[in-house]
Amino acid sequence: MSYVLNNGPRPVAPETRARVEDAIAKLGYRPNAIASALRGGTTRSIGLLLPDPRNPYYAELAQAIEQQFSERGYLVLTGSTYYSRILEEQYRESFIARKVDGLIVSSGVSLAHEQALGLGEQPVLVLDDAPESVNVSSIAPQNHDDAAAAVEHLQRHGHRMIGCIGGLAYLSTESAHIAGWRNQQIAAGAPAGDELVSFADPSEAGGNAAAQLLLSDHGRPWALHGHRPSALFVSSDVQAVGAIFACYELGLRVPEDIAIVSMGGTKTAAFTIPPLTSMRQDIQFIARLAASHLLDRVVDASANTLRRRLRGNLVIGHSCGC
Amino acid sequence: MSYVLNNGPRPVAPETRARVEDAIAKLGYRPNAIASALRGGTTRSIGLLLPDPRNPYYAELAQAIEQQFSERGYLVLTGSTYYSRILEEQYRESFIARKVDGLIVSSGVSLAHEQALGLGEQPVLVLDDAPESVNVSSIAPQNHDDAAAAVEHLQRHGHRMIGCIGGLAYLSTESAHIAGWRNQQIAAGAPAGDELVSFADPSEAGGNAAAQLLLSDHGRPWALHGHRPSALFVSSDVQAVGAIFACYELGLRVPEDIAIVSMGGTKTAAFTIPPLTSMRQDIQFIARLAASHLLDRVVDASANTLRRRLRGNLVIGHSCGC
DNA sequence: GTGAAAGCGCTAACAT
DNA sequence: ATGTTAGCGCTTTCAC
Repeated sequence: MSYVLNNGPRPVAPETRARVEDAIAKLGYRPNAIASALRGGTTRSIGLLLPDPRNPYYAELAQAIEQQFSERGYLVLTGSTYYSRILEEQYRESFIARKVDGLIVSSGVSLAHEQALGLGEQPVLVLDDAPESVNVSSIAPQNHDDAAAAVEHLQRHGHRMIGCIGGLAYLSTESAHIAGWRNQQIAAGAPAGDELVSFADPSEAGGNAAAQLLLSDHGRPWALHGHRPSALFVSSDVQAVGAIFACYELGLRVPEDIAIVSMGGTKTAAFTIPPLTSMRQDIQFIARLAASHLLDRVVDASANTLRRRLRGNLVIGHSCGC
Repeated sequence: MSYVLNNGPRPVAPETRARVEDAIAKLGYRPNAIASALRGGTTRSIGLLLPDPRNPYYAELAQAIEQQFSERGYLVLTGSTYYSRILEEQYRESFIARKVDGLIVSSGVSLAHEQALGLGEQPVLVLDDAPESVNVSSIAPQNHDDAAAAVEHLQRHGHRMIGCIGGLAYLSTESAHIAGWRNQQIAAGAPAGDELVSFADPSEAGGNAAAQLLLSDHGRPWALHGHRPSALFVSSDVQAVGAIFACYELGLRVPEDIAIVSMGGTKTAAFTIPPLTSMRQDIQFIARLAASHLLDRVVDASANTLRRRLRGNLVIGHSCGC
């Protein structure tokens, strides 16, 4: 009987309970969550859309979010979108069809264009700058200002020619990073031309390739300025790992020849050689906030959406020259 | 009507089909996968149990497996167990209750003890040494022999005193790695005592701590042998990252002062400084084999289980001295 | 080629 | 305090 398993909404005599539990054990009964979900209207699951589990930033985010929801009795279904609009929509449809109770999207590509269009009735939380729109909550880093602060730190060390390694150009996070770099450079009267910017795959290999382009004596910075940048602002920790490796291959010392600052602040950043100076997002905090807010909206569909921007925190390593 | 959406098992007149598709668009109809699963008996989902998404080895494994199943129209539900038996069992119950069509377990803790006990009717695939038992397939690295081969490579470079950094001692993979190291050392007449072994958390921090223990002049190797090991065999790439970092902190050069070889062969290993020599598992191959085999068993419940051992492939970097 | 209806395993609202 | 049953939204069998 349903009431015994769920400590049901109505009382059960201890003798009956024992009898039922007996039968459960004897028959090897397993509850069927599918049937329960169909009837009860809740799956106790939420969908999480992330670009790539191999990027340590998203790996940490996934683990933190999973932990938060798991503690609250929810299962997190994770879909990897690889920055592809098609995959993102496929997973979104799949999650909605599976009746997740809520949806969290990080670095989403398509949501910006058609928020309301195909969203289903579930509450949605975006972990980026989200377009103004009803029924979509957002928790986002202050990408522009954080990037500017990171660049400013390099400027304080005396650097003027600071190269910039970005991720995929069409992501709002990336354009905000680049804008932060550019505005901070302009504010300091330092060079901010496109020859100093290189977009690349958000991976070690991508960061490596981009750094090669910016630092080698065949690169465009050298061609236009007669020398290489003395510092790099890198849009993610993974790419920074690749950038440090590029310096190693080119025989450039970090930070003596090239200073590096990156965005992310993952655990990975603490174990590079030298340790990275990195703009840290408090992922645990984001995850806690995300879980408690989204579940509030799950429970009470009329609850207000949330719009929150979080400032990062520059963790000082040795890669900046400090 | 059901037949139009599924190109159903029975034909539909084009005129009817159009009429139905019209209604679908007009009413904003979304299929309910829950109801479909309850009726149809298949959820088109499989459960994946991994210890930790932040470990790049499991991140790569997760992405490869997800991709394989996604291509075949299956959703992968991932649960992170953090090497905890309790979490592992919770997720297993949750997956079974949700009627996954199959289950993949990597680095499982509890499965060894009670395979058949609570498994549900779904086919199970273990990505480790699995105990002999019906209805459990397994695809496993040749942990012992691969470890021995890695150690032998260090011996070929002339190293005799080779330290060993292991992961969590109670995992079968780990005991196999340690045994491989020990047997290879004994075969070469080289030291293989417990003072050269350090177990640690499978993370950068864990590898760092373990390496400090083995390499510092307060460490037990030094106390017993009067000098530090000249090389380290490390059980995972993440730990090797931490070990390299420890060398950096101790002022030891890799590979001149300390040579390092690790197990894993992840992408991470290619971007350390210097690049790691690492025993690579072909994760893409494992994922393909896992998906095709498991789905065979999903489709035909009477299909044979699979028991496969895969030999690793030593990828030469610079950390070994080559 | 199409319509109608049974039933998957639960939960909650009806009974008693 | 317990027994019984309608119905969640699909798929599939049965009847036409």
